[in-house]
Amino acid sequence: MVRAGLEPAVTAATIDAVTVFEERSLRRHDGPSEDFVERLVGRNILAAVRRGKFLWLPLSGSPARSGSPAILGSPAFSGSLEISGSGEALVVHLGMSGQVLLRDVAQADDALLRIRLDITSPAHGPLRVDFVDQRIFGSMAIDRLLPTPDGHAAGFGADAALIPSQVAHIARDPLDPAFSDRRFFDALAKRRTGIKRALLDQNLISGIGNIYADESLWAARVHYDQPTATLSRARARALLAEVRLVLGRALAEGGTSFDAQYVNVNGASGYFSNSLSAYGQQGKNCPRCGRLIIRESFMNRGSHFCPFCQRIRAS
DNA sequence: CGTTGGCCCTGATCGC
DNA sequence: TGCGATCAGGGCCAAC
Repeated sequence: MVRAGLEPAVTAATIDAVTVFEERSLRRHDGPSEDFVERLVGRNILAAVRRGKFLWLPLSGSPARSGSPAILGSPAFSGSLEISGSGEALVVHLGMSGQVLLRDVAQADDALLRIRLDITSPAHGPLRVDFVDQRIFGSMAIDRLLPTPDGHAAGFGADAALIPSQVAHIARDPLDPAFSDRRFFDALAKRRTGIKRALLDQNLISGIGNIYADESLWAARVHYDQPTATLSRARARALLAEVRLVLGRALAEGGTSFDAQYVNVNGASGYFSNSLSAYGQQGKNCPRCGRLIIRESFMNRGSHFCPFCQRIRAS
């Protein structure tokens, strides 16, 4: 999807210029926007990696700064350059309305454009990476890379077992080969909370938003507030399988190819149109049993479900 | 430490 | 036509 669409265009590309239109989109960046810009210009993008709703672009070493050539020449400094250079990434947090749009330089600006990277791609020439975000829940930041605790590649598109510090606490995506089913089930058994809250807890499992949670729960016939500890291992296994189906379908349908010159990060858009069974379907018939889907307020969000198919079970 | 509620944001939509 | 109220929700953080 987004990451896959972005990858061929940004890998090995050089960042020529950076424009910050909205300071609040740098809320998670540790420093002023000038610092953000200075540290990006001149560097190369090494890859495009995703975990859950976080996307990051590992960066080459810092560009040589004018002003201190003597220090730059010392062995100690060039050594630290290499270390710090391999240890930083541009982190993109999409929030709920964030998009990363790959654009031709001739295309008109989006009204909600927050940050722009002008890049030169070896394969495609000059391009723009536009960060568009209506509600400014998302953000960009430069962050240092840390080793992953399990030693496995950090996410989709990653060769290295390195993850930005801001993303280190985010659990693996269930489609990630290194995701441990058993650890997930064990965690569910220990929790004292409802299943939907657990599905939305990014410390436990990532990549599931409100829509995918409701769709997965509907497919597995599980009530959103079923206590996780009472969910049988078999039902938990079935639920996880549905989560993977929903996420996989969303990936397939949300995918936009690069030659469209437009990469839509909001992977749900393609998925929304025709295949929703529960989310936003309140007042409509359950596609399975025909009874009415209802909506309840939960966690400052909506929970959409079939009260007949999805009931809290004793165990 | 696990759990929970509240907050951040603004464009679109709705009712009057 | 205008305008205020309401809704949408991912992740973070304070409070219990």
